[in-house]
Amino acid sequence: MSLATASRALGGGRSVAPENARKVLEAATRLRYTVDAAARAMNRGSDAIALLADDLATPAVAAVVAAMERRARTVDAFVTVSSTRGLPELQAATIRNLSGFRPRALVLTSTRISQDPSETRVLDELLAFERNGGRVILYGSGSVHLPFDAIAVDDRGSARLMGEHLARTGHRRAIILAGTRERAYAAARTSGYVEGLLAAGADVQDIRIVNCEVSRQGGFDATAQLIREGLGGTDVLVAINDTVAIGVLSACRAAGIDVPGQVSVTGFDDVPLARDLTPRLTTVALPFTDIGIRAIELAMRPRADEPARETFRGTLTVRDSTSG
Amino acid sequence: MSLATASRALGGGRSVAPENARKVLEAATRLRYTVDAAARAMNRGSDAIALLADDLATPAVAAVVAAMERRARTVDAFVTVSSTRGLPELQAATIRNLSGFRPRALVLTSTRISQDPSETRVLDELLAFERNGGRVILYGSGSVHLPFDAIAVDDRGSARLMGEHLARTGHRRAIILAGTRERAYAAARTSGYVEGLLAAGADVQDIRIVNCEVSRQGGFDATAQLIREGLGGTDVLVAINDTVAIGVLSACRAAGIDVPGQVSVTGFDDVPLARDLTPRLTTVALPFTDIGIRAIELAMRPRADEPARETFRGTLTVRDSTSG
DNA sequence: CTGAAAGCGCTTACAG
DNA sequence: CTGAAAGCGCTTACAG
Repeated sequence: MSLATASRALGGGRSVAPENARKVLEAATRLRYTVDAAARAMNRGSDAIALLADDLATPAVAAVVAAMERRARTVDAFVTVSSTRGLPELQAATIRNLSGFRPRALVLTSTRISQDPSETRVLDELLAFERNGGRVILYGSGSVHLPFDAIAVDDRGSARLMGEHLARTGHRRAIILAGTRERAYAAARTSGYVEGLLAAGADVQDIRIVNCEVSRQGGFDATAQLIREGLGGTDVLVAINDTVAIGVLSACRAAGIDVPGQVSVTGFDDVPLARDLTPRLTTVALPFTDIGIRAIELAMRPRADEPARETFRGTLTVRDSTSG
Repeated sequence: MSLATASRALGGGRSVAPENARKVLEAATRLRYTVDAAARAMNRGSDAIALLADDLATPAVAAVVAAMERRARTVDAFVTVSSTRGLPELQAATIRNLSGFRPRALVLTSTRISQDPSETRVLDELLAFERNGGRVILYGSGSVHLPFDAIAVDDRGSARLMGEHLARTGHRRAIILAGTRERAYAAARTSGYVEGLLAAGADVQDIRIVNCEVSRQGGFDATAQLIREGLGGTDVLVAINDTVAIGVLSACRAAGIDVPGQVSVTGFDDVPLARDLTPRLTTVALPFTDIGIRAIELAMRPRADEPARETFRGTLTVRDSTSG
């Protein structure tokens, strides 16, 4: 038996006589032999799937990564993660570094990929990677106009669900803690909230939108300020995501305002912490597990003519932070 | 000029005529050429430094990773992260996968590496990796008996600082939410708390140790239970880490117990969230940034005869969750 | 289904 | 300091 057959038995989907295949595999495990990843990568690419994220520390990213890892093991791949702080230069450099290892796919999740001239390098690297046979999957809003497979969340439609629910349960006067305009998802969620509220009978004049930093502190500060000004007859504080909602909750608590007795509070994402809060947070649950699984599936599938476009919608998750 | 000189100019620290070197570099940037990582890895190893962690989502790991990444860019290396859920089998498989890419170093952070027979495979893989020229750095307690560079935290000494401070500020009756015994760091911190408390005048009979799951929920449940039983004259609830402390705080809040008016609460780690809590959490700050930087430095340094042993101590950080 | 051979893109003794 | 050459450990047309 030759080196070639052994190689085929171990790696290729090529046909090998069953008996030979068995022998090879048996010998391999006996000798604790594993194919050298670098050498293999040089010829046919590696089994790695690399995820680039702005920040690894966010609960949403963590959830997606966990799902990806579980799924990857199932298909003989493994995932590796890098963080790029959302800086285009760092993203481009990282893509290039990683490309050298010929991962099967690169999955990017960032709010920053765009056709903005300063980010043209990121695009170039991605395109080059794909030209060399790699797959690229984008996750997140704002990526749909790019020529890559994309997984998106229907932020607007999902937020609408929350808006409708709130209006239907008697919440009329709403203040939306809307984050910052630069984040595409923030704008989409805000629109969705408003649409839903209006669709279920709220009056546009009773809806107020206030920007804030997208962080616990941002939610806290904005809410503290609102409380100082007087909440008036506000029925609900609608946060752009759970992290902001956590800040909102703290600010209410600090000011002695009962939630949901005096005012309701809602989030978006359904991070693990959401159900541990007091009161447990009413929110829109995003299917992070499904998203992670889907990312791996797209990564394993050969490139199609048309890029895939998948959209996930969140589900309304009513808990204790809202009245009605 | 030959291929060899070009290779040397680009990669090796080998001597190349300055003029030739300049030409090569110039041409490389003009052509946007980068050395193929897989091919280079085959010969001399790659510039990757791989971190394996039980869980990427914990604030402590996130802080260390961020510091590692920043530092790595400074020395022409880059960091890649994998999570292994603390499962020895997954750890071993991941080490093997990653080894194939010949990273410069593997840094492991886990509470689970031990000489426990079931984890012998992990050890074998690590040893094999090192034999092939890679560096391995262990971060976390319980790794000091292994033949690798190790970065440890002086959990006991750091916790002692907190114990002393508490006793000195009049806290006599303490309940320690001690996590679970299996985690080495938990036992060490508990001992440190007790030592410090005693050293500064507390009475051993006034100290109570209760185990709990190491999570927000664990802290919450244990505290809720304690409150049900009656806190009596308890002066302080000493949590094994910030995450547990967050649960303690919620439970107090839910029960209408004022912190620090009726009882003080402390944590350990100083995760970013700690200073955002209400009240801001008194805790022991661990130098995650220094730890991350050190990990990279050890990774870049050639293997020495004796493994390096570095220990970091936390610093007492008094905020608003303690009286006195 | 299988072997001999070429080649993947680099690096590094070796001899100069 | 530099070139020619061998080699890193695999994979894959190609011919059978």
